[in-house]
Amino acid sequence: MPTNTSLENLFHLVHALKQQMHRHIEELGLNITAMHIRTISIINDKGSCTASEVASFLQRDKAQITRLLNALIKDDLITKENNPDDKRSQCLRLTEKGLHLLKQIKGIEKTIFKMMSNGMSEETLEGFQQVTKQLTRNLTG
Amino acid sequence: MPTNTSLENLFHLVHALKQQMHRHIEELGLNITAMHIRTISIINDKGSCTASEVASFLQRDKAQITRLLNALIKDDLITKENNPDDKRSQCLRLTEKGLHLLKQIKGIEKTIFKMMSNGMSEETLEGFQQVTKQLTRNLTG
DNA sequence: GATAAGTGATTGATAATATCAACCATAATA
DNA sequence: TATTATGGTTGATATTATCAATCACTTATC
Repeated sequence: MPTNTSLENLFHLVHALKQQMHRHIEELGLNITAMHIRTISIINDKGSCTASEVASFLQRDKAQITRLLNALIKDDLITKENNPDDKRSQCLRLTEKGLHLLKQIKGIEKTIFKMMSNGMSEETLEGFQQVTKQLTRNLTG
Repeated sequence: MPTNTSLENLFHLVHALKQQMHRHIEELGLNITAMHIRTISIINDKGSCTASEVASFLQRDKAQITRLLNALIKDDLITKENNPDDKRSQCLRLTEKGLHLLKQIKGIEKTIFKMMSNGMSEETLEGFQQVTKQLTRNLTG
């Protein structure tokens, strides 16, 4: 039964991952979506960045990013400050509320990662990450 | 810069994969979406199956599957025949047109897989598949 | 310094993906 | 037979995603 192609397996994994994320987010009563979470994480990791940097990292259309950011601003999770280097863009930064939410998210991610990698060795997991990155590089060259 | 979490890496890979699929589908002028393709593949692989089997395999809401199947029927890619075992459900099968489309899809998947796995050994790829499956099992167990 | 081309961001329109709740028909069971 | 469960459909709605047009500003070129 050749439905087990390499691509199907990956799609299944990511789908299961998203469902888990969704469940945990709901359980914590966090009124937020997956893309919002990724956006908040990126802004935090980069310390401060612009909308186009987020778009470039996520490889998404800038229109989508604009809307994503607007929702986060409306929820008081991030702020937009003037970018001294370029009057067209603004620097994004997490608010206190955003930082607090991020902490909860990190907890969820840790839980899911533990569940997902149960019984697997460090080497196996690290190897998996490296292959994942290489596959992505090959596709995006 | 810890944006390279395990989850982010996976999301990136699948996103890149979907973009490649989309590009190839457009280039061939196939007027079809990613979920339609997966649905057609499943029906073909199972030989014949019902809507709820598709829903179960894809882990999707049955409402989504109904609409997916309706689109495929409208495009004359699959047919619905009476299920002798259960009057509530119907057996799905690919039409000639569906089989022809599937061949084109298989070609695209092969191309993408080649590109993605360029320079990687059989063992590495097989190991990756196994880990992917195990991670999924751990999440859905 | 003026002009042209490029980049950052926003808005409108729209498609694809996804779920929930209500519902009908049929099946399984108690 | 009455109840419960399952297969499937429909309506409503949210999320994710892209394209095209546009405005503001920046950079490059003349």
